[in-house]
Amino acid sequence: MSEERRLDVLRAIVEDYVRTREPVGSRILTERHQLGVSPATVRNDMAALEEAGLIAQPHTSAGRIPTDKGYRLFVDQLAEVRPLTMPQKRAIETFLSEAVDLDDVVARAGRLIAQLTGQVAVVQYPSLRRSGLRHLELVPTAEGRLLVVVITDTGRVEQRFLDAPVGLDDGTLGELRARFNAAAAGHRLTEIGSAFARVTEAMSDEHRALATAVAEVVTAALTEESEERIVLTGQANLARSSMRFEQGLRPVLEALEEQVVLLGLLTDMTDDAGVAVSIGHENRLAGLSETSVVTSGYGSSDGDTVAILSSIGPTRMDYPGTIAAVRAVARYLSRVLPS
Amino acid sequence: MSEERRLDVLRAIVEDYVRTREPVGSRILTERHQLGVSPATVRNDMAALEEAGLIAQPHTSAGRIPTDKGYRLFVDQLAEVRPLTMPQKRAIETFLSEAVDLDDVVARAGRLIAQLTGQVAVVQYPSLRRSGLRHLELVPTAEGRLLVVVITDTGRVEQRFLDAPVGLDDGTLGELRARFNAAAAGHRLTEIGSAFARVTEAMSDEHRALATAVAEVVTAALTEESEERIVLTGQANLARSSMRFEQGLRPVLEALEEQVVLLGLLTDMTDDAGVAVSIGHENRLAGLSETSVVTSGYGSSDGDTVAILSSIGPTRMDYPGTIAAVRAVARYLSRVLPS
DNA sequence: TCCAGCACTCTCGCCGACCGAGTGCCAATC
DNA sequence: GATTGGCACTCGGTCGGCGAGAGTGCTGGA
Repeated sequence: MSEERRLDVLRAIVEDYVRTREPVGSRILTERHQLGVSPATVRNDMAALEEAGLIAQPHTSAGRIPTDKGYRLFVDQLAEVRPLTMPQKRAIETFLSEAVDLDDVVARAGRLIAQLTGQVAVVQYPSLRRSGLRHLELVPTAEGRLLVVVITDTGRVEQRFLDAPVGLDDGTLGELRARFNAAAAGHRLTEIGSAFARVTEAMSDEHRALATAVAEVVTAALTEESEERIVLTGQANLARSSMRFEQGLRPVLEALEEQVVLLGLLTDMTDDAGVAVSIGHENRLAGLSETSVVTSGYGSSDGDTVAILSSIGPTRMDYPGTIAAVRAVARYLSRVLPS
Repeated sequence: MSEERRLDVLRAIVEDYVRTREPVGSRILTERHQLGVSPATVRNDMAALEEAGLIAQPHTSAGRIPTDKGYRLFVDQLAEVRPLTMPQKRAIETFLSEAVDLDDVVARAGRLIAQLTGQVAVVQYPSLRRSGLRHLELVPTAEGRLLVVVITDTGRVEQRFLDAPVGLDDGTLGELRARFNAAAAGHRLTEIGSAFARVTEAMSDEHRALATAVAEVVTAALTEESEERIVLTGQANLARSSMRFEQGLRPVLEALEEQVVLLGLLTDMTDDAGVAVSIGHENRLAGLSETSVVTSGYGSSDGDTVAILSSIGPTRMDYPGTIAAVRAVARYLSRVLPS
């Protein structure tokens, strides 16, 4: 009983089940794949695979379907990478490069993933905490308040209002702006706290209060967890016939709606190394126990990860195709990003 | 056969069907409502209502359910307004006032509607075309390009890049910024085109090209239809048991995903007068033929509509409750908006 | 104008039978 | 020792028939 053929059988089961989404039996398997053995032999292999917890049968007289563990082995060892076709690559590139601003880039990336994989796409906006500061602007408003605008090098723009002290002249404002911008140059947003502190200290007593207030507002705005944003695309794909879940759509939709928790899951599973896959019950979220999540970080061209994008579908998904799509979009996104 | 009692019967049918979502028969009707007549009489009324196209029966031996036309009559003439409770109102007010910026306001409004109505909420970002300009900022970037940032009085921030001509000094930039801001003060974004034209003409030959470029980028960015944005909340509510659609979720999810078309529908049905309701097949979108849409404009406190928010659910929805919720949130939103 | 009674229709749920797919095991074979 | 053909067995899905229940329309009388 060769170990190698057993894995061939597992691969065949996964591929057939993904395609037909029906439990696959020993006869069908020998008919559709060149295994070179009879159904009876395949049955023996299947018994061993089931013993190992890699496949299971829904009920006694049905064929086998892969378990989460079976998919895991398939993804880790059996799946062959299937790169996208050239036309596909070109389509991604041009579609992304036509974006006019960050909102547009994120929206287009989501649509690409959703369309390429036929599943739900999740795209995170570049995290403020991992971005750099491009420019800080201070604008006095008519109502006597101060508008603080932060522009990151990843293209995000955040704004906050501040109650400005009376007697604020343009000169002071200009100086403040210049100093803060100079101090922040080249730093991550998370590090500007200390840089700003030095600026504040150096200010004259008269303006220190204002400077402190500005520094506080900026750091507060940029470290708030609530400022992490994600966009979902392709939820309509959930209703397609290929997406029947045992428990129905409800737990899945609910899990997707909990954006904070969802983002936490994605963040935890993403490493810097490339595409990560989390299968079925491996997902911490109960609502996603019938789904698999394929994730990759993306970032500026120098390789830093500033955000995450992923595709979510049933555990019975086309892993090679999904992985290829996520990887490709993440790569082009990184190239386009610092628009 | 009194016309009045017939309408009472219709109202009773709508209310019962909305609550139980089961076809309602003549006996149940007399038991649950004080109609003061026997089932047989009710049956006669029902026959008349069916003749008039206001109710229908799914099959011969089943009770009656309202038709779209029946709901329409109910909404227009029979429904009693049911204002929110004080605690609800207070909850809306405080929840909205805790928002830190526009993204947050829109997200919170969506969550409120979704939660109050138990349906899907659609909230449009304040339309750029209907907003005013608060501030225009010009920032030279390290790569020799010019970053144009537009901040509206409704809190939206848009940014675009521009290839800047060489030899651009801070003085020129400052002058340009000051002139544009002065010219735009108090105008709708749609009107600033002509105001900007005057600025451009007044510039020296040397800088006119730059000024024109800036003016063009700004007006282009603000009139693009693609810049209209909407946010969906509560899609998980679609999976609740109360939301069974004949055709399944698919057409609904697909319709919601077509954001441009959806926004067009909402825009068309919204008038300035308050809450508008579109029922079943009245909706242009085929995918929404089993749903009703309840919409209201919202805007700054002076009453101008700058955007739309709405709640979408099955035609069998709690119309009075949904209308009350949409109206209340729109009202408070208008108050909070110019943060 | 209302109402009680009645015959009629149609859906739904239940039951039993049948069919086919797939399995596990065993003895024979390579 | 691995492989294979044969065979008995299990079990879910489908189909037809049947009875119960709900609701209707109609008719004739108050």
